[in-house]
Amino acid sequence: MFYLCASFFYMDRRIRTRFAPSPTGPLHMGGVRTALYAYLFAKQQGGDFLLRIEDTDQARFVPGAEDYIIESLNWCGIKIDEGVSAGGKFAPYRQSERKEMYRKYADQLVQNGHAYYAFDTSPELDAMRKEAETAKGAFSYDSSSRLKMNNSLTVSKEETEKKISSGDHYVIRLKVPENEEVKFTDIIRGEVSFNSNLVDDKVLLKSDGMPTYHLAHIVDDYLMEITHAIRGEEWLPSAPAHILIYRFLGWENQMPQYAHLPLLLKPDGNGKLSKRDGDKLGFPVFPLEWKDPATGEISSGYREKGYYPEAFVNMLAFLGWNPGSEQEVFSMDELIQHFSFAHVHKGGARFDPEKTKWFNEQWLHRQPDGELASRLSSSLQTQFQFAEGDRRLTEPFLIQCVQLLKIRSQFENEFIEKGKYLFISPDQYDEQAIQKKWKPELAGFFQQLSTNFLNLQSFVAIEIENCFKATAAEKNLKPGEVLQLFRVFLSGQSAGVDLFPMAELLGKEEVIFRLNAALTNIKL
RNA sequence: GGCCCGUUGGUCAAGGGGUUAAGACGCUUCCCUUUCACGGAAGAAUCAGGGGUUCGAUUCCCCUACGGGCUACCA
Repeated sequence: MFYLCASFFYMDRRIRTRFAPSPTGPLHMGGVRTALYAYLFAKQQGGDFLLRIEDTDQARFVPGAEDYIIESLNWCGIKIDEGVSAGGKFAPYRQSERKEMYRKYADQLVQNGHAYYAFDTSPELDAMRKEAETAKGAFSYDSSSRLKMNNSLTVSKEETEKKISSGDHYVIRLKVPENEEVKFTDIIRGEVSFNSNLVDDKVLLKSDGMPTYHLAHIVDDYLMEITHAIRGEEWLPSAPAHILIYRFLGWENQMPQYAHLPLLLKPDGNGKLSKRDGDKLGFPVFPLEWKDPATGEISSGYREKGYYPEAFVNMLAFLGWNPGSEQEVFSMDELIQHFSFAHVHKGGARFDPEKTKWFNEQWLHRQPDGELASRLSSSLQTQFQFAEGDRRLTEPFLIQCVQLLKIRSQFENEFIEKGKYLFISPDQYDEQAIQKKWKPELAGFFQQLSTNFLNLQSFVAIEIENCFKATAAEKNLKPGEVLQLFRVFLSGQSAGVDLFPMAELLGKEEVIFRLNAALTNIKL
């Protein structure tokens, strides 16, 4: 990818990327990935990552969405150098607060003949679209139709001025040249070319005085000195219009390089990953839980489901990118070091919830035992009312629990449920396992085992195991005949953590207690 | 419908003229093991189809199919 390298050299500008979401709801994981790639690239290049809020559509504004976006990025460990919530020398970073700046550039385009005023009303346009539809075609406001419309190209200058000064609603539209090849180089796709006849005269300034995305993002990217515009593939068809706007504004030399990222697709069926898939298929599509302020509907989030942000970010990075090596577990710092657009796949990536769990498991295994233990301690305290100084809340005890439990879990929040018997005596026993193995004459063995345990000097795993085997031999039993029962008596379950370390962890007193309790409680 | 972008196992994907076509998730089997896991070993499974170009195409070109996106005074 020579053009890529070359461009880095001729551009002596500081690398600046931005993430520019609309606050129209919770941030979708596809959006997080876009932000992530922009962040990784900026950091790798020693540049800046900015957050700009594109709130030019007042009708779709959702309260709380902006905070949600910021909190999500924060949770993921994507640090905002500049922008909403961080400030910076190009403030404000919220487009609604920059409203007045855009008009100037729209006017400039009109003055230079690259844009014009259009007075067509929405109902009129809708009618034309409907009409075209029934005539099996499609209406497009472009070089082929603009001269039949109600705009400053078809109305006299005086009339135009009169309409404007008398307060008629109008928009400013881009005047796309006829039959021209518009080419540009996308970082991911290489050279892309469009014929301008297929590009419509996009609205640049809406009748409420707000700019559309097309004008606003260009003005802001230019003023904020953005060098790389990284966005989803859904923008590819309007990219030629954006190239044209840069050209007409005389900014072509400062135009950022565009990178159009492949989309995230549904795990099953067709289409791009959407809000609805998540709860239908049982996985979150949002980083954090979101409660819709209008309907009260709750959408689940990765954070609340117990995913580590590291795992979420790791998984997201690999949806469309790969390091070219066999390493799969990457920290944010490693991602920053290894990320490259050259390794971004062009095709859309189907999202796989199973693999996401696997990433979490990997990150769980990497958590320091001490931290896991201290978090386990707090959840234990809220769930059970252990007294102050209870042995089960001490660090050595908890660290051993964590070591036994982490290798058989994918989520930290499974610990208590999976290892409940480590903390409290079983109140019921796996009946099937007992029925399979129990014989009345085994009662003697377990009584003897209790006695032998009682006399054991050092109650550690290896000694417990030896003692267990010796007792079995004493009673002419194979260990296999009684091991499973031993486990069930201690834990109530027929499967669980390593048995002898578990006995050590419980301690002599507790083991003997549970053994006796089992012998009296179980209806054998 | 039109335009644009894609297409390597079920999924994520490496590889960009000559390869036994990596690796991971998931699945199956075996080993370890009292169990469930972890770990280890093995296995099934892929170049969408058709034409070219070439001594030779998964790789380059064209067509078709399929998938996706866009086609708003939404982003």
